[in-house]
Amino acid sequence: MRKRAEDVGRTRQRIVEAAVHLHGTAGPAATSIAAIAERAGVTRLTVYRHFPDETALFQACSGHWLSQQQPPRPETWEAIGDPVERLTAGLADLYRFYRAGEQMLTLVSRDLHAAPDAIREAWEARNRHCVGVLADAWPVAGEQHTRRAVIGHAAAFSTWRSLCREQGLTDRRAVEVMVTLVGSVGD
Amino acid sequence: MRKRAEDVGRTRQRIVEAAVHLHGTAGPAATSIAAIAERAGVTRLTVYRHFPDETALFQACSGHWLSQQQPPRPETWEAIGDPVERLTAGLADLYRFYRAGEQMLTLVSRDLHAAPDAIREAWEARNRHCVGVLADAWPVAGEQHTRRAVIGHAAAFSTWRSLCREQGLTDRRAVEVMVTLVGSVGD
DNA sequence: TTTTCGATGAACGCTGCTGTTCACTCACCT
DNA sequence: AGGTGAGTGAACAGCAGCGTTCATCGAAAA
Repeated sequence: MRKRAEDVGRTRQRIVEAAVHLHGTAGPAATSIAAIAERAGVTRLTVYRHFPDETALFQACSGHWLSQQQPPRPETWEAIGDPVERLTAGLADLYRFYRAGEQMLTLVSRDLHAAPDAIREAWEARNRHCVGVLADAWPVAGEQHTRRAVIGHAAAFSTWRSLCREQGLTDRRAVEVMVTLVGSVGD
Repeated sequence: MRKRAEDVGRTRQRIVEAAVHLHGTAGPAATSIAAIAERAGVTRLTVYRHFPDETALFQACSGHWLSQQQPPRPETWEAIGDPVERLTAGLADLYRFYRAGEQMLTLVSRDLHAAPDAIREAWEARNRHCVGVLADAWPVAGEQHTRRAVIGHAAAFSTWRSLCREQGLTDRRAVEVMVTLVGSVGD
């Protein structure tokens, strides 16, 4: 039953790809099951069979989308001891990821309030982890709280969007600016 | 025909208040005419009569809401000559406004993509004006572009939200941080 | 060859929103 | 006293989405 399973997988794949495309163009909130089915060349019923609930579909989508991105690699940053260097490398990695996935990230973050809890939590956990790695390189001194807050701000997608999309900075410049900011906290 | 007009005005007012309340709790995108009418103790038809299209209603809402807020006063900032002082005063004024109107601003900005053009443009124009006033105090030197970008970022509602809501800074601290950031640009 | 099962297509009932019509009431204004 | 018109209540037609059921097709697996 090899080919059988492959066919099933292919159908499932087409559905996921259709959903990812719509999530990245109309936004998750405006993506109906009917639209996904139509784009996948499949019946609504088939979609329901593969993904009983919205959460399952959403998870499959983010998995598939991430698999064709180059997500940020906090593990890599950890190897860097110097806090400023680590921060620079981390923000550069994050901003590169943000820019490459801008459309999807914009729409998903915009509709995040309506997304299943599991998705929202995963998003936030990922963020927290990155911030943790970037913040832990700094010596425990003085303005710890403010520094962590500013690092959290610098690492946020909304910050990249504001600086590079709305204000027109390059990723490089935005990283410099944010690193300077963090460095100037607690003086 | 005095009392007659007053009655009409009162009905209109009740509708606007209902709409404002719903916009500030469920968000504009999730606010239906039916819900507004119900909350105003009025028929859907009456709502349609007072506000033929969504834009009219939306404008009345933002007018009414703003009238019971204390909006930022860029005119006041302009009197301050020193760029750092002006920026400090301006951001403090903005962040105070953002905090007081947090709920509404959060939901409206979240749903801004689905709002009538007139609304979105008014929002952006208001923003641009504030940024202009804050940026024009600085001498025309070196990193002009970056400085303006950073000021634009500092003045954005999303920035306040990130720093003070998500990262837990006080308004005061956030202002300090952002002023420091702008000051450190172009060194 | 027969069984199995993924996928189909068509239908159903439900919810909720939109915008519009009509006849009607009742309080205010003239 | 009578006209005006804001507001009512009920109904209509339309759209879009949801989730589910059923009989059926067709091709891979046994």
